Amino acid sequence: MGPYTQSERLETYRNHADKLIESGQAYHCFCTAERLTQVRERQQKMGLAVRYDRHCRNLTTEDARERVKSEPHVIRLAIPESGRVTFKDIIRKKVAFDWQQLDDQVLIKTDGFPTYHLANVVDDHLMEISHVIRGEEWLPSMPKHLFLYESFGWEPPTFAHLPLLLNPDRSKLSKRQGDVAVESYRDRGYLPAAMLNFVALLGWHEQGNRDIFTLTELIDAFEIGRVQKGGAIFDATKLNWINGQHIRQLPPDEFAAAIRPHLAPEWDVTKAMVAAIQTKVNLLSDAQDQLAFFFEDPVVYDEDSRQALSSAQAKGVLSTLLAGFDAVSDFSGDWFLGIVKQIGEDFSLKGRDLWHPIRAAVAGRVTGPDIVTIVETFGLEKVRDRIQAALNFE
RNA sequence: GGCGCAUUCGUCUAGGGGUUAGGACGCCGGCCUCUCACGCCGGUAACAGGGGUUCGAAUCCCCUAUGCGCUACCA
Repeated sequence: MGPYTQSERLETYRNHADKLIESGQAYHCFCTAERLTQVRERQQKMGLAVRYDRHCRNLTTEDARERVKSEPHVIRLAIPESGRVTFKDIIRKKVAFDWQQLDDQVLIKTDGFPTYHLANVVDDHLMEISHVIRGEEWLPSMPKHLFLYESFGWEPPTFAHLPLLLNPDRSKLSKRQGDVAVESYRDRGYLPAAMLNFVALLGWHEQGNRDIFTLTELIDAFEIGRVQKGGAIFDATKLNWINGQHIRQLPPDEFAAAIRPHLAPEWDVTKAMVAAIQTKVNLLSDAQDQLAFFFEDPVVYDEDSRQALSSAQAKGVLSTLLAGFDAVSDFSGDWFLGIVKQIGEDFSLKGRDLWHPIRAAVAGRVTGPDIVTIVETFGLEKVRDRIQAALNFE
């Protein structure tokens, strides 16, 4: 059994094609490319279905055998001339085609190589493939493949034709429009498990209401028969949310390891820092921005911080806070939290009015991890110096 | 052009004759709160259109529209 390399199996395909010729289900065709083009153009002009006109189908076997020796030729499938095929597909249930619509497909090309149709059926049978799961674009080829299985006297496998993934404009998802290469998603900080979770949901859903699945849960819950028939638009908005959900479910050390490749190599990231941002990132690559301020020295004020520092009460709050440092006996995050809250009461400030200037002074950001972690990471000196510096801002 | 497949909130979907058509993302509001998030609560929004069948259709049938696929000596 496989893997199979087509070029090494030319003999096999040829033999199988010959069997079909013996039984009259295939025939040699000597038509030139020019003639084929002519036929096609004529059919097009007359508004007919474009198909091989079966010119060589009625050649006598002896005649064909003789010409094969000296003339270039292909082998074509002798499709039934009338009737209707119906077949079952796990996803689409029942599908039907008229034989009349089908072409006498080339099985073996002039160069001796098989076409996909022959190779696919022969290989799958020899490899004892039980289920063929492929894209919807193969649905129109089903009758040919079935005819092949039947002609060889083989039991066809079970088929499932999956719906296509679509661009936001409903066109078939193309590799050119936006980058859909999985590597690019990994590089942008999507977890493989989240990716799988998202893609599985594009065209499939269990009866229940779950949207977040681990790989194991997914394997357990997935039923191919429940796959959707219509194509689904690949919209990464929900992917971001799913990724965030998976990130939050990660054990702390796994999360730390996962973001490491997305951070500046020289950063010495502590457990406390990592823990402080786990609920704040939807993409692993977000961690870089979230953590950056920890490693900026001296402090770099962002736009919001500048604004917060120039507010009316900022100076008052900060100088009071600075004064508080004179009496500190036992510096800690909780001490800091306590004194700020006290100042808040004294100034009748709370929420962002109180905290934005303080965060701006300490971290250069108005948002971010909890202040306790920040303050304890920086330590008394640095925090005090930064408050001092903020007082001189402007 | 011919043939095939498809069509439920903006998006992903649940739904198999009787439902106030459910969930999720997003968006909007609120709560929580040291900021931002997370979380929680609430709101917004859909059966493509038309004919049948039926006491009763999102569900079954037909037509139309739209989208997609195939129509190679490519896969």
